[in-house]
Amino acid sequence: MAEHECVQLVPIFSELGSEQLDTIESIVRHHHYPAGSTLFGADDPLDSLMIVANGQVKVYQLAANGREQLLYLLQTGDIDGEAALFENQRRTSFGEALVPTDVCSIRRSDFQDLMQKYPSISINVLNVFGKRLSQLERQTTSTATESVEARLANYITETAAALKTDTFKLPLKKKDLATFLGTTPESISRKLALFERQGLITQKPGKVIEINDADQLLW
Amino acid sequence: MAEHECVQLVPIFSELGSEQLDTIESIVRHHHYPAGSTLFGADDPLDSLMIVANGQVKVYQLAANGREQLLYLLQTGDIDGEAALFENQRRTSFGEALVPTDVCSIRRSDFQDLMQKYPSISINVLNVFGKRLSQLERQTTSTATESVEARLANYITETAAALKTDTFKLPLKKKDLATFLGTTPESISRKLALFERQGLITQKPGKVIEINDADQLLW
DNA sequence: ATCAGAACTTGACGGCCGTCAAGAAATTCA
DNA sequence: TGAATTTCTTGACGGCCGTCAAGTTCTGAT
Repeated sequence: MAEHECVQLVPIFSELGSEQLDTIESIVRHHHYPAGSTLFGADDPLDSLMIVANGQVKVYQLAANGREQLLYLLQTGDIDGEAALFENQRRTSFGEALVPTDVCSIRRSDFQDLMQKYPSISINVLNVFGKRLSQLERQTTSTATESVEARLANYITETAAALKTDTFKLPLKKKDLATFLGTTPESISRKLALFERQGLITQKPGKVIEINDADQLLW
Repeated sequence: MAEHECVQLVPIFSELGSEQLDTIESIVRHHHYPAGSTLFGADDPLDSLMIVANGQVKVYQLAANGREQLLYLLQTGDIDGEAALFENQRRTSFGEALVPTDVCSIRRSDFQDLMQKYPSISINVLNVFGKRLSQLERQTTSTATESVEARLANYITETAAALKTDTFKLPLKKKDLATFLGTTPESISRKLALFERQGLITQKPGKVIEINDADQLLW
């Protein structure tokens, strides 16, 4: 594997120099998870910060009625576990690798030491928090107040905008996308078919979607 | 007004000594907002951290269709929700005083200096945002996967548990509670009436609710 | 205390969307 | 590559709950 592997990937360490990254790399643990395997579950002790070195991880919760809610889709370079870095808490969500995934982890006490030594890290962590909070705030507002149609249209245009392309492949199975948007796979199928009938999008094999009229899609 | 007024109230400064609190107090600005007035709006520049010294503030977003989503209810001692304090960003939500409210604010640059000087502050801020994040995760899961009935029942039992009492007054108008739970005032009225018919709660004048059977309320 | 306005309750109605089911398409693995 | 399994699509149906409306209760200001 490469030199600073995961440590280099992560924005929270971006202000650090090469030797400092070496130091961090030396205290990092490496893990590999096959597709479909579980990284962590609710009630697990939350004792380390995880860095996705390569792959894709879905983070979800289970409601009391057993239904699943996808909260985050972690990509290469994303971190997780920052929510309780200084408190003894347990996890509240599940983590599952969607593809073969490499993960680096730093134990909580080690990370605390790092933050003492390099204050820029704490500020970066706070910013990661901020992004996650505002993403989640928007998600909450969206699922609570908008129709499935509007939420799906939003998701499509935002995903396309993030990739800077009009034609892209959905990064999730419809089942997972459904739990992310707070709906069902059937409803997604129907709404996509509707968008296609309206000429707003074109669906191609392999979960590929082409946007024909982004403005109209958002009303 | 008292000595350390708001600064003393806030958990994020709890590790600091009296003279340090004095220093902070000296850079704090005080504001008063009458009930119903706006503290901040979406797109306002995010240039200071706000501390609720006394009163109650609702923080909400507006969806594209104009509907309101209540995200947080800030009480005395709470700080406002924007975690993006270290990036040049704008606010994403609205803040409105529900009762006459005193607020102290610290300018962003001053707060950044404080965090450099007293690392305990950053750690406390991380913990506050961590709690807020997991609260919001649960809220998202709840509104996306559970029925109005289940969400309301949950809200009632949790509020009662937090107050350690079976009889309590709803801290919000039904209209605001509705936007918090992702429903409508009418539905809340109906479900409360249903719970009362089932003997699970008793409603009394003045938004007071008495829980008769907490277990049954959650199934 | 009185009154105007806001908040709440209750009923009727309808539409969105979740559920169940069955067949089609796509993906995986030997 | 081919078969087995998973995922997806489409239809029919029904219930939850949002909307509209009208009446009632509550609240707060004069």
